[in-house]
Amino acid sequence: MDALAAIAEPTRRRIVDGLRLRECTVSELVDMLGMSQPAVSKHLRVLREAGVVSAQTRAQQRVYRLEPGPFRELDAWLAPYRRMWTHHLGELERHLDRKAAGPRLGNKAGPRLDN
Amino acid sequence: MDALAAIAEPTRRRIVDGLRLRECTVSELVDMLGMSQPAVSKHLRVLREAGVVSAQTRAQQRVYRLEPGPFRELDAWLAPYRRMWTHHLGELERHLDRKAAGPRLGNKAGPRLDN
DNA sequence: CAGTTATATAACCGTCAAGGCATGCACGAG
DNA sequence: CTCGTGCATGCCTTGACGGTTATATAACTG
Repeated sequence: MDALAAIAEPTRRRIVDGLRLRECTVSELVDMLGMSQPAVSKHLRVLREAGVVSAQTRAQQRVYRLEPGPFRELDAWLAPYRRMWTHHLGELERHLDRKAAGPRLGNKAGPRLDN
Repeated sequence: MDALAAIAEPTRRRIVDGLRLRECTVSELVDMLGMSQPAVSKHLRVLREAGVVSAQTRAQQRVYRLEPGPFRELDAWLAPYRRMWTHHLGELERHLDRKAAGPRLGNKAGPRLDN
């Protein structure tokens, strides 16, 4: 699933979010992103090679649209993690309960571990 | 959703996948990944600051576990994209269809103008 | 106390990627 | 055929990131 790395990039996620509703040409995306056209084309190349988008040549323009495959993969990868919040939480629930009730014994004033 | 960038990294995804079933100490993760301990600790720091994992100090060990929040966010972000394959899946994706019994049907012979 | 275990942090390095500009290429218009 | 448009590619710089070794911090052990 290299598509995840492609989508993780902020600019590319903006592109993907922009393509969610309607397909776009490169110029439209350049307009939407406020970046140089080569930069956008390079991001589109990354997304293309990751299978996230596909391009259709129309006149001198390239119309880009989303491909569902990577999203399905991501959804499938995410599926087992859904148990964390949909099914009875079990162990996690106990963990949260402990955190809400009081800190663990024996380890107060621990080092800053954030979160 | 900075957690996506955190999860996108291959090593960190291995950590996350490893933590999916059972919580682990740093040493266990080092063992599982075959990397140096500082490298693992840095990845865990990134995951911690992204809210993907949380740590609990137990004796001299830190027990890491997954935090459901980012996964729920990712699920929520992914939700609108689900229309791409739950709704009329027609154009480009029948070969990946999971509920179609027979993979027959004529090929659409779409122009592969990418890759 | 000293010593060991478990983990975090610091300093450093090589690599890689994102952004810019300039250019090449394909296509349609004239 | 020539020009303009729309997009891709090549080159370059810079900043971020993953990995390592060495060191600091914290807690248990004797």
